[in-house]
Amino acid sequence: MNIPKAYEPHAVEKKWYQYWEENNYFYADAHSSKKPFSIVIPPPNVTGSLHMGHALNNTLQDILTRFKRMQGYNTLWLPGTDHAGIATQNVVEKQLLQEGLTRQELGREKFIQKVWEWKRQYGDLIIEQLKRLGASCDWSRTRFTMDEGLSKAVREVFVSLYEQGFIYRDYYIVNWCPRCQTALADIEVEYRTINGHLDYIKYEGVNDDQFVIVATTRPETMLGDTAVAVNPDDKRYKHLIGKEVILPILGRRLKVIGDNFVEIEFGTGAVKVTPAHDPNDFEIGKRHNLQQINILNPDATMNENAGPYQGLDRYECRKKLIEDLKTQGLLIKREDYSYAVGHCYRCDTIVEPYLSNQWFVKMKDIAKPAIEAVKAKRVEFIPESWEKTYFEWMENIKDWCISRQIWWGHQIPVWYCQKCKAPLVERQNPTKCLKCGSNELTQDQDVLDTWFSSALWPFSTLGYPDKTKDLTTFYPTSVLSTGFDIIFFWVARMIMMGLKFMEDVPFKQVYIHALIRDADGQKMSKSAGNVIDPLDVIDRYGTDALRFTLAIMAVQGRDILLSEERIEGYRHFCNKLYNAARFILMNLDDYLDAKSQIPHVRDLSLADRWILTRLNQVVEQVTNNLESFYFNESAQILYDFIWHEYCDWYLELLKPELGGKRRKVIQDLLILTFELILKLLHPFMPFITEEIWQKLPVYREVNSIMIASWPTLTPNQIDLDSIKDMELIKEVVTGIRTIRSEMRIAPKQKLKTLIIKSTPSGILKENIDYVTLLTNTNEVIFNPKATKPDTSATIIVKGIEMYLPLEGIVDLGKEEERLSKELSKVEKELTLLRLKLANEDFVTKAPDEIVTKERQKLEEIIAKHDKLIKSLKSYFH
RNA sequence: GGGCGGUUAGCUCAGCCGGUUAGAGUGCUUGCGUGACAUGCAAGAGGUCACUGGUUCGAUUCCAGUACCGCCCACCA
Repeated sequence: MNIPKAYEPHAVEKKWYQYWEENNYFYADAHSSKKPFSIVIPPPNVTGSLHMGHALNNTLQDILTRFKRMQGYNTLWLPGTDHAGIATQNVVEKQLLQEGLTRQELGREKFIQKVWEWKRQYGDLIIEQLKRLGASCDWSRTRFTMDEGLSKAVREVFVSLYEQGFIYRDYYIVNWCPRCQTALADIEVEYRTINGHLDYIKYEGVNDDQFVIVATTRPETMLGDTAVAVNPDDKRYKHLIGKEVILPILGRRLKVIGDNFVEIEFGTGAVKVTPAHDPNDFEIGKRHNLQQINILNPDATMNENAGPYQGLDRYECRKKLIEDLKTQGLLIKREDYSYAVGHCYRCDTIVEPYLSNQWFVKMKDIAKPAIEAVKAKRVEFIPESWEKTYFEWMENIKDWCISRQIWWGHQIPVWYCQKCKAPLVERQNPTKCLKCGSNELTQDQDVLDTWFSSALWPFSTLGYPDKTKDLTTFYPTSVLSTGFDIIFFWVARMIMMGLKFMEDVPFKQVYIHALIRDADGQKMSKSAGNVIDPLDVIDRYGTDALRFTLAIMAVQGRDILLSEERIEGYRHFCNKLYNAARFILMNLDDYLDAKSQIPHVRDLSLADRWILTRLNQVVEQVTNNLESFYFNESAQILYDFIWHEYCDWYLELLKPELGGKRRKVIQDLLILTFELILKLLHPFMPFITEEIWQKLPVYREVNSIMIASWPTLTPNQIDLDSIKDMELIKEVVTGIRTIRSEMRIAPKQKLKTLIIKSTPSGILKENIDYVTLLTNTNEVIFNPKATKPDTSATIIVKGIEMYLPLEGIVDLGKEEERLSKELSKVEKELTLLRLKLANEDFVTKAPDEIVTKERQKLEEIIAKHDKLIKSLKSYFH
């Protein structure tokens, strides 16, 4: 057999992924009678390139999908991408800019054409990257949020929400990004603290003694002031309510009003009121019927209402204005002040509160059933603690601003009659006004928030609004896996829309995975550009190593700070597995059976019974942990078992037997056990397991491990005694090895004799060959009456005393030192145990089994202690 | 201002619905080219489980408080 010593992942990955696709193993049949298991992918942005967050989430989804598929479920993992309105428009705009063009110059229609071109060219990049990750998605069902079908779903939902009165249009103050030149929903604004100033500005009174001083972080907004507000209970200002002050620079007269919103303690206790540029002031303005003066152009330059500052950028204006106020002696004070400012989540520009016509969805009534569904556990959050976050937001939900002033997206399906101004909202594009019959209709220029279509994803992708077989088979989906950062954006909205339009929850379980952060603990985001490239990692370490690393680090409720050393470590694990396979395969050259036999119990050695028992335990643990989303646990259990039990002990123990009478039995067992291991590992490491499985001479009911059956328990193979017995063997071996190592006895040097002070029967005697094999010892003598030879080392394991005669090679000083160290450890333990058992309370109150256990422990330790003392004494005569 | 999470080996992190010899990877020390694997094998050093109290026979684990770190939400100009 000619197999390289080290595992080379890349050719293997390519080969098997192609094989899986060609054989349609990812395809889900909606007509299958098997129990369905379905997941819809959180659709990555078409602009996206696979980052670590994707890698993690999709690895976890693939683990679940492959696990369930092997368990025999009719498994659908539905993939797709999101058109990502603002993000994609930004990308294409940037590209245009390099050609010296703006989208305005190009015009709407041509620009959208450009975006589609871009999408066709680059939009599948992330899909290809997901394939490199090994994702077993049903690519025949790949969807895009602007597909014809999905657009139909969007249209249906918008129109029915409108018809039911849940959608309305309003002239309202919204978050406005001056760079993207669109409105943003509240949750699309990220607040960050910046260091700025708090400026104290004097507004002079009509009479000399009636001035007020206001404090502001955004002095330029004063140009839009239409009042000054004070708290009606504030004694300092009470007398001014109803009087007028003069707005500096512009000279506008402002009424002083009383409003409870104003905090007496903060600043000067007097607030400038700018209804057009501050959400609070907007509300105050409504209460007091104040004029709204817009001072900004959509790009945040100052408009004609800004008087002398017209045309300036908002920050130039601020600077100039402060200088002017200083000159006029109206800037009373300027202090350093840090405060939270909203930034656009797409381009990081500071947003402005801005008045404009926007479309909204009334959320309160839609949210109610969605809250109930989670309370009733029809949707289960994992970990459960995220429920609280969900409830918190849902119970305080505000109306959702769904219109965006961009071009890329689902254009709002509302037409306005140019004659009578009536709006038309129809499922089919209208051709004439229903009121006046005019055919001069213009469609609303805005498009819908990207998240509007995302909210429909679990059913729009399955064929809604048509009543498809896919929908009846796969909806509700089984699991949704995502990061907590989009619980509000996406998860909550899907639950609401699913309940409203499908009358059922969109998924039964939501697994909220950890967030992978960068070195500074900042989250990696699509726009911030601080992403680490998983493809680079795949190139260097292989997909399986990356997947296994992510799985073993996927602890519930804690963020992941990924380190490269860690990945390297798990690449070693791939290599270990690969080499175990090489070892097994090179001993199967003469193996001819088409189907390996499970050997009869009487043919099994202790090691065989032990490994079968352990394997059964591992099957149970891995299965249970995967069912409960404990990815790290199941991965860790597999790692420890395969490396430190199967390879370190089992394979080593059976080596000599491969040349003996039991060769056939051992071969059967190797195939049986190793196939089981490969199956358990397959969801985590799909490529290497397929590669090995295809080489292993197993009996194949199917042609790929990915559709082979998931292991189940074989109770008649379980022999719990074998575990205890193997423990003894391992401890004896380790004890002798420790002495060998400390005495600097070369591995090649054979030990002559081991004297064991016990009866020549029992487990140790029956399996003494294991000990001689692993410790390179020639002969063992069992003698209950043995006395310690002068030049020898002592080993005490579970009450059994052993001597290792070491004439000529022993360093007695070292042995004495070793025994003394052990003695002091034992003495410490002894003291603690005695104290514990002397405690009346412990003996009476602790459970009996614990007390018994401690008593047994004490006995053992006393025996060991005595033996150690005796042994040590032998050095002093 | 509310809410949540973290603090365990030099580093990156598991674990603990109370009783274990507190683990892994990596790094470190020592020995070893051993017929699967040097991406390895064997042995070892390294931890008052952040601090202070409480509950308990018993706390790294449960509770409270403190300190530091981080996240989310919130209209304080």
